[in-house]
Amino acid sequence: MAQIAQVLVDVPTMQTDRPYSYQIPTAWQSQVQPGMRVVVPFGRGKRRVQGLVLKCDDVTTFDGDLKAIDAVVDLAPVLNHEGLELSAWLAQSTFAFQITCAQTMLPAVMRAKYVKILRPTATTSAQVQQDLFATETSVVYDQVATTPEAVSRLLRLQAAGEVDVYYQVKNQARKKTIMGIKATLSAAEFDQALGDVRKGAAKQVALLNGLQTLNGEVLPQKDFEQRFDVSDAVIRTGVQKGWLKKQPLEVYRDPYATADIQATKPLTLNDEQQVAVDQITAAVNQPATTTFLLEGVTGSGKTEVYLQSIAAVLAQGKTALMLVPEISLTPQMVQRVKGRFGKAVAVLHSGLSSGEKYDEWRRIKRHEAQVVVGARSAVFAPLDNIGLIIMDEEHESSYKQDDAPRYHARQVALWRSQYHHCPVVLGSATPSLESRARAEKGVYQRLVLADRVNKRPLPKVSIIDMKNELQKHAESNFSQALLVALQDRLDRHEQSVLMLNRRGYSSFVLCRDCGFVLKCPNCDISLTLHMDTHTMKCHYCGHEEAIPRVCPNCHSRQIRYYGTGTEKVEEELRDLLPDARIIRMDNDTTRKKGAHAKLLTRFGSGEADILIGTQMIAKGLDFPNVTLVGVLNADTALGLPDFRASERTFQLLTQVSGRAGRAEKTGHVYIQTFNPDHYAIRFAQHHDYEGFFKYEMRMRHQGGYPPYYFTVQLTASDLDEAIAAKRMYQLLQWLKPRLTPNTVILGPTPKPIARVNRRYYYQIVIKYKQDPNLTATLSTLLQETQAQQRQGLQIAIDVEPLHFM
DNA sequence: AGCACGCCGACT
DNA sequence: GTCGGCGTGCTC
Repeated sequence: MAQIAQVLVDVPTMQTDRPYSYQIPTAWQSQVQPGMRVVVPFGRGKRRVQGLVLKCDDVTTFDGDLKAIDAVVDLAPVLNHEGLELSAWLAQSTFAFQITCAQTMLPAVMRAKYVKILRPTATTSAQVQQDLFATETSVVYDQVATTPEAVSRLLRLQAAGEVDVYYQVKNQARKKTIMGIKATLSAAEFDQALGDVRKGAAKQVALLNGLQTLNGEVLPQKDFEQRFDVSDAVIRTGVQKGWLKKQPLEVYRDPYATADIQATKPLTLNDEQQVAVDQITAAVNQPATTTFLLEGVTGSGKTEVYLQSIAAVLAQGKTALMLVPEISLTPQMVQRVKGRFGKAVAVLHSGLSSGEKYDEWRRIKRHEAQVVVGARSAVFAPLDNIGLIIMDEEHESSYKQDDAPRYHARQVALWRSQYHHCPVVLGSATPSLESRARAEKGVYQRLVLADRVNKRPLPKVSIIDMKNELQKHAESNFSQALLVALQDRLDRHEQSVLMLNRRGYSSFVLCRDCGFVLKCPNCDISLTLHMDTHTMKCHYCGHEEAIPRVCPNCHSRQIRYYGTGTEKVEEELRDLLPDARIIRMDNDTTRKKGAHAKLLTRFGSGEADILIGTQMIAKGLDFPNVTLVGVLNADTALGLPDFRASERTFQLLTQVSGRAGRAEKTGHVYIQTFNPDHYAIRFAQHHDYEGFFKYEMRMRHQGGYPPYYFTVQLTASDLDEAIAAKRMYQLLQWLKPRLTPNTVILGPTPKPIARVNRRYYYQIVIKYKQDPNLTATLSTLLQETQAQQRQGLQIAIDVEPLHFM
């Protein structure tokens, strides 16, 4: 019987990341288990925080008085053995705190909320009682401590013992309930009651007869009312007469409950697909884990391979995890999986409310779902007995989390596959260089789907040199060739998709007299014009202000918006092709829940001729009537100071090209660019992944970049630019002697966007092939910089960053 | 984070 | 002399 629990405390900004020992009260000694959340007192005051039990035993290295656990939050562990091990590994491999990792793995509602509460004491004076509490017995600290004077007064009162401080740890997890009906009468009592009913009270008789069929079950009131045709009024009468009880009934919020999902049958596989499914399923029961790299051009039927592999795994009584990028987690996609596996599927994505996510999490935990489909964080889904992990579009950068813990879902998937001895399938038409290189070395096993289903040809790709176009018509977003093609599709009643590379391509306000550009007061970038809300917005910090009518600098009225956002493109297109029906899809039009799906459905049902959008339209959508794809600005990403710029451009172009001509009609792709001879664009034109891979690998080799080197990025930020820079130079001096001589340290350099949210950013990049000292050095750095956070300096450690800006 | 301890300047 | 500023250290 364990008496002492090792508890990880929920104070992530703390200097130390280690468990604390707590006494387990005798009454709970048989209940408390590792992986449960508890509430513990922490610190000198009366502070109470949530903690996670790591271990239960009878020993502690701490030689002082142990405090006791205050409350046990969970009846069963929220993290099992795997979850605890995984959180520890994640903390160590991403240089994050274990409690932060554990919180990332759990639904957001499980994070405790803390409320500081003031209560009167026995010695509270009438005056204080009056103006602090009035008639209440407690007040929330934040509501009364609004001014510095109020704060110091409260401190004095607390010291004098006139008010008592109390911390409430709130569990936000709420189970959704609906009202249920439960019969309370025995069979004999029913007959008695039926006899007592006044003549002509037909509804009461119906109610009693209905109740008799329940057999002690609790039925939702709504269902009961419908089935027996009784109203709430009659039910209330029944409650009064003691025939039945109303009782809350726990239900899951089902975000897809209303969608009528069509069952789908497995499709017939072609030879390549069959080979892939066979290989994957053969690896399921092997003691050694295999990682497959499934390379298949768009339209080659990767999804069908996933679905049939999952089916095989389910048939063995195991579970399956399928990861997709958030952006391609479309209703189309969800319906396809749900259509195949029905209720066994749980879906996790950012569009769900936190309550809905919690419900899906519980369904998985209780083994009510055997298949999980979800975006990045779904990799932590509490599945047991995993037989297969699939990661679609494995090259997508959204699999990497931008803030702590800065994990890549691929790494977590590989870790879990080791734990469960199950295969992983990494699927992509354009694998990341890292993964493709690993397949080359035999670390991953390569599976190739070279043919499109039904042997459809890939679309023809034309490259349009915008340098020539610009001379012909100034400042248009559309080349002549693209316009002609668009008009042609309109005439033939076929659809077109236009994509804008969002990066660096938004409308800003410029004064034509003095050249003044409206910038964010907090960040180092121009504000973006948003016509829908009629405001100027900062895309980095969210700052918002009115559109200026006169130039703030020279007071000229010649201030105009300029540049090419999706709105601007839409406007121009309406001018050029007044008859075209256009749908625009970008961050503004899809912000509302479900808007994304609605727009796609409208486009799919032929309500529009042209779909304009950013990157979000490049993925996953499959509309048979689309025969033209236009990329308005293929190369805005190429100019970025990031060695992955070519790779991203190639992937994006290849992907968006796949949107054209997926059905019987052949497609045509137009790529507008100022760099028509760039290799990323040329290889994309010829759908030549292999060519691109070989060429880009040479470039990476020459530059000493991944996959030939590993990288770690260190970023410092401070309100004062000089301090941020100075600290980075000190850090450089500190790092140098600690790392192996072969390790390259680049920087410090200011980040390309040097100021965000009033903070200045500087970075150091460490490149290495092998450095036995690195892990220890970075761990030390993490601990030491923690202490300096007080001074406002923040240092972030990012292992294998995907963005260098 | 949040609380206490402790060491310095400006007050009844 | 003390009240209160915030720099520093610790939390089982």
